[in-house]
This record gives sequence, structure tokens and C-alpha cells, in this order.
Amino acid sequence: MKFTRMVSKTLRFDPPEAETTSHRLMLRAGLIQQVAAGVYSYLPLAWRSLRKIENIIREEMDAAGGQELMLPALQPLELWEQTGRRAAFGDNLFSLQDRRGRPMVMAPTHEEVITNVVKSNVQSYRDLPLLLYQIQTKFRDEPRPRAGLIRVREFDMKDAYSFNADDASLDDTYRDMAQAYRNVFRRCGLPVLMAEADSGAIGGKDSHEFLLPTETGEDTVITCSGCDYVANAEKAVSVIPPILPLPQGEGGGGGVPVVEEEQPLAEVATPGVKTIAGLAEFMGVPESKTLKAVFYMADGEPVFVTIRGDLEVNEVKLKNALHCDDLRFAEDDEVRAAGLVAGSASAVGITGIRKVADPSIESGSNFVVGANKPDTHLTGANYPRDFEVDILTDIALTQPGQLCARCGGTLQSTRGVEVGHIFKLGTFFSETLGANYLDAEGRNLPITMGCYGIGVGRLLAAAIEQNNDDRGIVFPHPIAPYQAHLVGLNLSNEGVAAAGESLYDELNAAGIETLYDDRPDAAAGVKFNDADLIGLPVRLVISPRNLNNSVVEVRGRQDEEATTVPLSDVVEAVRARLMNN
RNA sequence: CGGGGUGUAGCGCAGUGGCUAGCGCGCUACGUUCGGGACGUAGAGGCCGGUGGUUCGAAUCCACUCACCCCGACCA
Repeated sequence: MKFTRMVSKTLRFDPPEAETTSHRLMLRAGLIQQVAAGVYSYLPLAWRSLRKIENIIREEMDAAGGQELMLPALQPLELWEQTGRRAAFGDNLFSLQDRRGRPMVMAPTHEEVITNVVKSNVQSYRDLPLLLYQIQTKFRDEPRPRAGLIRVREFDMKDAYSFNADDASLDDTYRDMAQAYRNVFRRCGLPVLMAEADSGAIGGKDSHEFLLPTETGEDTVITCSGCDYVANAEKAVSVIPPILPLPQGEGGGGGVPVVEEEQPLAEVATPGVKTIAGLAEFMGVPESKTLKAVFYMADGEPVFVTIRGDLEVNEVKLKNALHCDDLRFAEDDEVRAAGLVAGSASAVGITGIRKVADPSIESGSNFVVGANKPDTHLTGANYPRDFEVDILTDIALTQPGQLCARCGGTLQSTRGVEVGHIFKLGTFFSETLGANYLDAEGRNLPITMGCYGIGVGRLLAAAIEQNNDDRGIVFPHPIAPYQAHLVGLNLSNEGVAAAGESLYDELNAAGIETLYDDRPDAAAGVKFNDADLIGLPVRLVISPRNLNNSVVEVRGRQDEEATTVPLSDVVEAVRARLMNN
């Protein structure tokens, strides 16, 4: 490709709206152009790179036994009502009507359609297992698109779906896919973490995310210093922390729950105390000796949530415990309408509302809790003596510094961008849509499914987020739009121009994809800066000086110094550079 | 949806009621330059986001509206 023929222009300055590195560099290097919030045009440089990523994915999917197909983006809404996922996706589902007024959606994912494909094509266990995939545009009306290609509303996703006879077979496919994913990310230059994950709106059993650690990531990943435990904070579990020692050194501590004789409930006036911190200070106890009450609305119903005062509620775990589609904090008037007293609430004596509690409420005794009367609390609250709950399950947010439930090591947290996600779906879709098969004994059984996604554009953004320096992008060569950036200096010199053209032809003929900066009058500095910004793996310079010596300068994007090689050896020199890059 | 901000030339911005709306970059032509973002001369380029209002007069004031960015709840 000749520079003078390229549509996109590089930007001399950073675009002010781009705060994330990959976003800034992609705009500056002329890779993408915004059309609407979370909707981008991929310009040729980006598209070449995206196609390379796609092909890496294809190779790994095919190697894992996948078959590529293509499903429609436009689908009847009815299909989504059958599986109840219209509600699960809610406003994220792009919907429209056709000319007959029939409700349609732009598909955010394809379990429904693929399950129907398999339903009508698979009857026997002899047809299983199957692994089908596509690379296709998804539509999700995200509440807040951000950071360039990191979070968009229209994006290309590789989505694969596996169909197995049973869980054991699914486990095999799942393991193969996890390995295929590791291969894809390694080839794209990404050191990803594979983390235990929540399975979200899609539901199912096991689920893992592939996350690129980076400060600008949207996810929090918990890792253990003592073992290989890695989990998204949404999913991560930890040991319930010990009750901290009392200020005067009485009781508690040491990793063992405080065991005390149960005291009777007693009211205490606590004027003006509204927060856990305030309550702990007022009562002279650690926060871990209090119980916190939080109010949510789950699909429009108020829910009372209680957890030990020093812990936070993990809303993803809570949502899963409640099996609801929509979960949010209750508004003040909703709290009042439910008869609750914000700042002085507890489960003691509360009825007529669903109550969820974290097991941390059992990790101690004689807690200080709200009295459900303004400016009043109770001491000596003990579960289950003094109150009941409807659901008692882990809803605690795991935080760095807490201890690993597996090995007791200290947990740490990092930020990360999710670039891939794999799920064991089980039989939800096959059962609701009737995708069954006949086993060897003649039994009619639902097919066991898995699904596996990679965001292609996000992967490119993540690769740039990971591979750059203060001068621009540093493309890993397998996904670089071109391998070589040939810079021609002083092209008004006819000898140099002719040598540039012939070198360009030679490189192309040798199969080295080359971007040739053939601008006749751009200054050397401009060309070098653009080459650094676009960040192709190898830069070549042809100039009067070099031509006089019959050499070309060769420099890897991250090399300190350029080396010169004879004109006749350029192709070999480029190949050698690409090998060890 | 809540909070904060921005819409003026391809890009970045200035312009708080008064002449023909400016500046930098980029772009076109000619000339000089020519190895890390050169210079001169001459040009082209505007529905001042949209609608309605106030006014002799609106980019500027008022109302409504749309779009986009940033911070929080969703996900590849």
C-alpha cells in the first residue's frame, strides 16, 4: 500500500476526547472513526488488523474441531421471548419493527438461533459432539459506550457454541476451547489471565473470563499470592475475615470467630447515627461487630439485605441469589414505603419483605444492629435467635487483603479488560427450545451446550493497550496491518524514487506486506513520526545517502538503533526481524 | 437513568448583542528547502448542532430539542 493512496490521515495531536491509550492511538493513527456513541467505522489499517485477528481465531477454532457458519443479525423478537431473554437483556436489546409491524431485534448473541439450527439437524448421539462458530456483528445498546473499541454498541464477535451428549463430553470441549483461547491471545501478543467468572444473563454452570491486566480495564480481577486462584471480583470468594480485636484489646481476632455467651437484646439510643462507621465509633466496637442493612429493588420488589458491617455487598452474587433480571438500590421513598428506617434498620422483627443475608452474620455473636426505629439500635443481636432470613448465601464482595478460600494466601486485585468469555451453558436452551437427541439406549435427552465468545475489536484495542510506547502503537507482528513500513526520503531525487518503487515491488513479490511512504514532499521527521505512530514491526528507510552505499536501513519498531543491510538482502533481513518479534 | 461538561472550516480552538465570523494545524498552486513534525507568496474551505422566540440587529440573550464526551449501574 502506498501512503499517498491511503484514506486515513494520522493526527498530529492527541484527540481530546480519547483518554484511554488504545482509543487515543487508534484515532491518531487513523485506524477508526466514530459514527455515533459506541459505533465506529474501521478504516483500512484497522480492518486489515482485524482480519488478521479473525484469521488467527479461525485457525484456532478450526484446530479445535469448529465449523464456521453465519447466522442472521436480524431476528424475530418472539425467539427472545421464548427463552425469557428479552427481559434478561432488557434495554440492551436493540429492537425495531419490520414493515408489517412485526417486532424484530438486532441480535446481541446467538444461542437461540444456533439452538434451532441444531434442533432441526441433530437427532442422534451419533451427530454429537458439534462445535459451531461464526464471526459476526453483534448489537447491544449499552448504557454507556466508552474508551474507543473497548466498549461499543455494534461490534464483531467470534461466538462459538458446543453441543455435547453429556457433561463429561462438554468438559472435554470446554477444556479444548480454553486452550484454543490461550493460543489466540498468545498469538495476538496478549498475556491474559483466565479467571473464574459469573455467567451473567446467559446462565449456566462453569464460566471463565480471559482478561488483559490493564489499569484502564473495567473489571476487577482477584488473584491469590499463594496459589493459582484467579477470579473476577464479581465471582471471587474469600474467607470471612475474623472479627477484629476490640479497641481495648478484649476478645476477638486471630482468625477465629469470637465466641461469646449470647446476650439479651437491648435498645440503645443512638441519636444522629446513620452509618456503620458512625455506629461502630459511637458504640466503641469494630465494624465487624455490627450488621449492615441495605435495600434493593429486584424486578420491582423491595429486598432487605443484611451482611456484617465490615463487608460490602456483591451485587452480582445478590442478583444470582435472587434470580432476578433487574437489581438496583432502592430509592428513599421505596425504602419508606416498605416500612424500613434507613440508618437504623435490621432484620429483627421485619416481616413481609424478602430477606437475604450473607453467612458472615453467623461469624460472630451479639451484633449491634438497627432497631427499626429512628435513632435507636439494638445490642446483643444473634442469628438465628433474633431474626430469620429467606436466603442465606454468600453475597459478600471479595476485596484485596482478604484471605484465599483455597489456600489461605492473601488476595490481591488488578484491573483488566475482558477479551474473551467461555461458559458451560448446560441444557437451558436445548430444553426451552426442544433441542433433543436420542442416546444409544433410545432415550430422548436435551443436548448439553457451551458457548464461547471473543470480541474481535476489543481484542485489537486490548492489544494496542498492551503494546505501545510514548511514540505510538507497537503492533505484535501477527496482527500488524502490514509487516514493513518503507520510508522513502527525498523522493524528488529520481534515483531514490525509482529504487523505492522497485524495493516496494520486491517486498510485495516476496509476500511481505508493505506500507510505502511515498509522499513526495513530506519532511523526514513527519514520515518517521507517522511510522512510529502506526507502529508496524519493521521500518525500512531508503534515501540518497543509503542509496549511494547501496544499502537500506532496517529497524524493528522497538530497536534502539537501525542497522543497514545491502539492498539485495532486504527481504531476508525483514524476514529475520519478523521471526524474532 | 442520575451527576458533570461540550457542540463555530477536515482536525484542534478563540469569539458575552453591532461592519464581510477569526486563529493554529491540515488542504490547493508556485518557489525555496530536504534524515526526527521546514519556509515564503497566493488561495480554497462555514446551515456558528437544530427549532422557536426576544431584538432595528443573534454564533452571542431566552425556551425547547438533538448529538457527543467524562464519572456511576451492564458486557466481548
